[in-house]
Amino acid sequence: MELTKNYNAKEVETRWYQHWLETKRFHADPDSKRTPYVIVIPPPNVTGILHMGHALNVTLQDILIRWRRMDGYNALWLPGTDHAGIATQNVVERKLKEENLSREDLGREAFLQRVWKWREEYGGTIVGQLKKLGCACDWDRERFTMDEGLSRAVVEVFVRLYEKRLIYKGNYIINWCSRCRTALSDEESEHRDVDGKLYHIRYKVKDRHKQHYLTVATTRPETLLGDVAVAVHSGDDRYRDMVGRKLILPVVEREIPVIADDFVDPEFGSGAVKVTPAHDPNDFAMALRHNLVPVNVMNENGTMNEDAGPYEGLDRFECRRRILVDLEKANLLKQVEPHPHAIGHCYRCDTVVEPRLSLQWFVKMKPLARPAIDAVRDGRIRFTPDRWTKVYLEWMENIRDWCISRQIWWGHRIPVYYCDRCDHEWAARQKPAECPECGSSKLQQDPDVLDTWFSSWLWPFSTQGWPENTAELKAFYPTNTLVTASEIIFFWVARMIMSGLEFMDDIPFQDVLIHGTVRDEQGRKMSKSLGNSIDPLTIVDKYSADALRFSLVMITSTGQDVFLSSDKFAIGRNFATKLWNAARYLHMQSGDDKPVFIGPDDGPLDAADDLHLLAKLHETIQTCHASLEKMRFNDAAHALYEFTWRQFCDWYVEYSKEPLYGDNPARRRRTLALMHTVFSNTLRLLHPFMPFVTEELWHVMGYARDSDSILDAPWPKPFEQATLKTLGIDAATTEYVDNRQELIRVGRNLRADYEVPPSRKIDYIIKPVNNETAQRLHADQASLLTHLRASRVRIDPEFQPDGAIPSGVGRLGAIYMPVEGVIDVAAEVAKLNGQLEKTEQELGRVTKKLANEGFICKAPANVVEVQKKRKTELLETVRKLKRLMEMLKG
RNA sequence: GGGCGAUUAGCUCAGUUGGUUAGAGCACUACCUUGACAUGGUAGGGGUCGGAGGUUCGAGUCCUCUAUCGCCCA
Repeated sequence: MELTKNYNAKEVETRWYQHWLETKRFHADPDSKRTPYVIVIPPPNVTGILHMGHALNVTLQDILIRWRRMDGYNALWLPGTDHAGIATQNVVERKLKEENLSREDLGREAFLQRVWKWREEYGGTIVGQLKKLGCACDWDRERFTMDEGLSRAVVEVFVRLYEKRLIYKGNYIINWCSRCRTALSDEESEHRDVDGKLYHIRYKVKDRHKQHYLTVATTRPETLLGDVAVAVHSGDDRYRDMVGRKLILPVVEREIPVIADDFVDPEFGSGAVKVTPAHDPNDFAMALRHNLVPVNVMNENGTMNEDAGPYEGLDRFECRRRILVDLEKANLLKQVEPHPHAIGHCYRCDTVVEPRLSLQWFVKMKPLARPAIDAVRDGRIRFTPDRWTKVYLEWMENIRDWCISRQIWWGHRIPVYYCDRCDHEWAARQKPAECPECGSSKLQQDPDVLDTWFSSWLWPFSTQGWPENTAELKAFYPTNTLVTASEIIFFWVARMIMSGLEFMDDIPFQDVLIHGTVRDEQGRKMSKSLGNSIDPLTIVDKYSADALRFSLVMITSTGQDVFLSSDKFAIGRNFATKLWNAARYLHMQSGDDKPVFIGPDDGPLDAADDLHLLAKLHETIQTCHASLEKMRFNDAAHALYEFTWRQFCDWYVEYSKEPLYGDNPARRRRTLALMHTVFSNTLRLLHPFMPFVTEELWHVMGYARDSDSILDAPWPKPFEQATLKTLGIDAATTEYVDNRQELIRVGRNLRADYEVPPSRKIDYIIKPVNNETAQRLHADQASLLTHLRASRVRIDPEFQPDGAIPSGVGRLGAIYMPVEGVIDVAAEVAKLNGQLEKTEQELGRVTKKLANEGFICKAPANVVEVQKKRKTELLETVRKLKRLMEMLKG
């Protein structure tokens, strides 16, 4: 078998994912003896389609899962979707509208059937898209928040909290979306700055003979129709004599009192504020303090109601325009000034949220928050990056009650029942047949449904069969890591911690990884309305899923937002190509022979390049593992990229051409074994990042012995100290090869300077710094020949040029390139002089440092040692450069 | 108003507890189709780390102030 010239990602990715599914590769057995490692997916919205945020989110989770699985854990990644009450209902209602139908036309039951049908048809979209990215989810355990099991958990939780009196019903100001016609929680109202205006309106003072007015400032003039008072600060001298007087409300001419309340900020506007308790939370609180009766002037759909008098029936914004005209006519509009301020928008439909007095269900959060605060404070739960801890604690310590009722139909219906006969109200796990108080069978269930997050907050255990005490819960709860974006810390993460502690009596997860938001090149959030999103599937199509994943990880540092443009994906694609071609080369060399590997028994190895490569592999394994432990994915990816491309391909593959094309069978065998050893390790390390190409190559290269997946291959471990010793890997050899690479660069540089084409083989002469180096270089002649593309490399400690020869200096010595023809002595001298200047500058710095007593005394010994060594090297380099220049000048 | 983050090469970003000559990718320049790879190779140019002050033997890294941009909360 031969590797195709081009890697066919599409075919490979489809084939392998299919195979993984068929062989149930991602399934986790609760009875396994291995240590569990569990992640629950942040359930994507069932109406959603995959965007780059998801792609980043699931890539990180997949890396963790595949890594842990290879490292011997019983890894479970539990997938699923949420029912997205408002969003899904919106989608289905929009469809109905095309048929000129409303949900009311259909009725509750029929409407819900339509939603379920829609879900069957389109709800799997995002799941299919996750599969395209290669997600190693345990699909047998896929859950949906409206599943029977999860619904039972929701009802159970509601009833428990209701019975503990942690759920209550009350009239409060909530966020109302007049388009979705439902209440929203505080978190679902997104504050955004708008260019609003501050309107200064005159309210006439009653019982004054002269025209006398009190001016109030407001951003929402239409709400004055619902004013029940005007408030001033009790210490405000300007208004002291006004308190207790009556004002005439403009336009509707209703009488309202002036009250004193220290909530009022005398500095803001005129210092007098209108009090509209049915339409503002602060005003509502004030009304409670002063026993004022709220007046609600709006309908559910955002139009004005009968209490709005002449404005009844108008949309709220139209009403605002009309009332401003009328105020102007009556000369009551004193001033209008620009006033940028933040106002709430519905997170599902972006409609301006209206604060509205309404009867809703709430969860009392303070008692639930306390243990959840402790769990983070005492480190049982850790946030990465750590700074989110503070954000979390801040929010939790000032937590407000959670409005959980929604006036929609799609969702978990509130399990509260009312008796028509005796008005008894109770919560029940099963739909009751009769009233427990009076026995009547005339019962009504509360019409509202629960906030979708009221099911999501149970996700880590409801997905595993809770409230039953299942084997899964025993094995897989608490979970290990939660990977999510900062946007839903309040929505979801905090609430899961609270519910876990309340209902499972244990934290839901140990680590919370908060990754950045994916933005466009200008730093804007990607959104459909801006049209700036990059569709991950388009990228998969064009660059491959592996490329998408690897590129995302390469450019995303822990917790930082990532600015994305589609050309970035070339990083991953090019890297995958490089890997493929390295494999092609290796495969071309060893054919279909069973690959042979290097073991400790093969040591000590004598080729410096072999030892060097193994040392670099050893380092890379260490870095990769440590970085993943710290969830620094980009560090791991960078280390692997650097190792694969620079160390393996650029240096070792080039080096290997001599032994592999040469005629020493023993050397050839050993070189192949070394390459297979390194390459098979590399594929394993890369697998969590690029699952498809690594799986394919694992098989093509013949590394898959008694398993059908690289996932069964053990995660590479750094070499033991003893192994390093047996193989002969030591720091001196590694440093020597690093320095030899430097010398080779100097030599190649000479070639470039004199425009000697790469195809032309030439001679070099190296004058090593000492005997030991001379011996090493002698032993490495072959390597030098290959890398320098030279016909001959003379190692001569005594070399004295008898004329001007292009030359350069490295740590190992001087290198000369004798070429026929005239050399440009002046240019040569200038070049060496440049290097000399730089070296002397550096030498000056080092010398100064070493002359500094403070440095010698206070800096750690090893740091001083490094500087001393450096000084010796620099002195040597300066000496050599000077000699070369003297010789050139003759 | 409070909090957080960012500011490093033309662009996008790394730089973990302060310690060699501040790195990468892209872009750029020159040369090269050589028996893995032009989605490539070799060599090269380019930054003193937003600004000011301070701590320290030593600061991109710590502290203070400040500017600009972004996010979250009120």
